[in-house]
Amino acid sequence: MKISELEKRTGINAHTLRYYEKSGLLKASMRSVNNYRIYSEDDLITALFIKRCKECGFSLAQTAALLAIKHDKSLHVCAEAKSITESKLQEISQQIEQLQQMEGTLTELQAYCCGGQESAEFCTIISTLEAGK
Amino acid sequence: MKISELEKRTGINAHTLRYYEKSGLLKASMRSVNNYRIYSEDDLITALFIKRCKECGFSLAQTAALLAIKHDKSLHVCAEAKSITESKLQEISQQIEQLQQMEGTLTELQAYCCGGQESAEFCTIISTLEAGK
DNA sequence: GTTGACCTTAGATGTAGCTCTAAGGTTTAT
DNA sequence: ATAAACCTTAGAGCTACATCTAAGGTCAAC
Ligand SMILES: [Zn+2]
Ligand SMILES: [Zn+2]
Ligand SMILES: [Zn+2]
Ligand SMILES: [Zn+2]
Repeated sequence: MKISELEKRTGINAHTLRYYEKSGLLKASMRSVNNYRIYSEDDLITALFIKRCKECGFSLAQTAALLAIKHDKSLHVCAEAKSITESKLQEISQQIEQLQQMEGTLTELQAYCCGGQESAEFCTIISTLEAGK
Repeated sequence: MKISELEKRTGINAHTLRYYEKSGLLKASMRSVNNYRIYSEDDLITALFIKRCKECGFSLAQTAALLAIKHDKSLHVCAEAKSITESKLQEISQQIEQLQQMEGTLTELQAYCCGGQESAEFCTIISTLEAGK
């Protein structure tokens, strides 16, 4: 299939697919006589693999590492795959923690603000940001 | 105080302080005869306000809006401040939700992976990413 | 009187992951 | 035959927020 069909079947933008090729993630397995990229069914599977990696939050570098394992499973061990997912999990839980902290601060910040049309002179949002803690 | 002292007292990099000035967030209230930036105590308060906004996750544009309210409270109303915090809160809870989804997927992904030195041929992490759902 | 710490500016660079443009060649349908 | 829809490349642009560089001016201490 040509690039636009792969785009349709994966939902990945053709520009992005070319970018993935340049990044070493997904190379079309053939070229037509006109130099068009021709993707195989295996390429489609790889593209979907990449998409799922993205949905899990993996960076392109991590995705590349996972792809390398996928492409040559016998040369790799479980520990490699698990260390990638574990570091990602750790990163994610850190981010969640940070966001929850922000959420708490913000909720507190606006808890006593009326949110109405009255002057902001006594707005707790502003005064709390001013005062700090 | 000069820029390096403000840097010390706020923990905000001097480059960043200049950047904030260029972005319209924080202008030194004076210049010395040598054209050095001279910051007042009020400027210090503003810098700390900016820092707290950053800790809450506000973008520079949102921070600028909050600063405008702070600087002229009587011209603004609570509704303005609250709409900023509310949109930020919504954004944050969306991000948290997304991250928790990833966290769940990743946890499931690696639940059955031994993580050991055996071949990745039957690694559930890789096979789950391949299979999708 | 020179070394080193400080200050200025404009503008370049970095991050990550795309997204788009320009300029041109090819294919398909009417 | 010609228009629309596809394809190619190299490289620019985008976001958000800094961070750094180059080239130069100023200041205080020993
Ligand atoms: Zn109010
Ligand atoms: Zn209020
Ligand atoms: Zn295993
Ligand atoms: Zn495994």
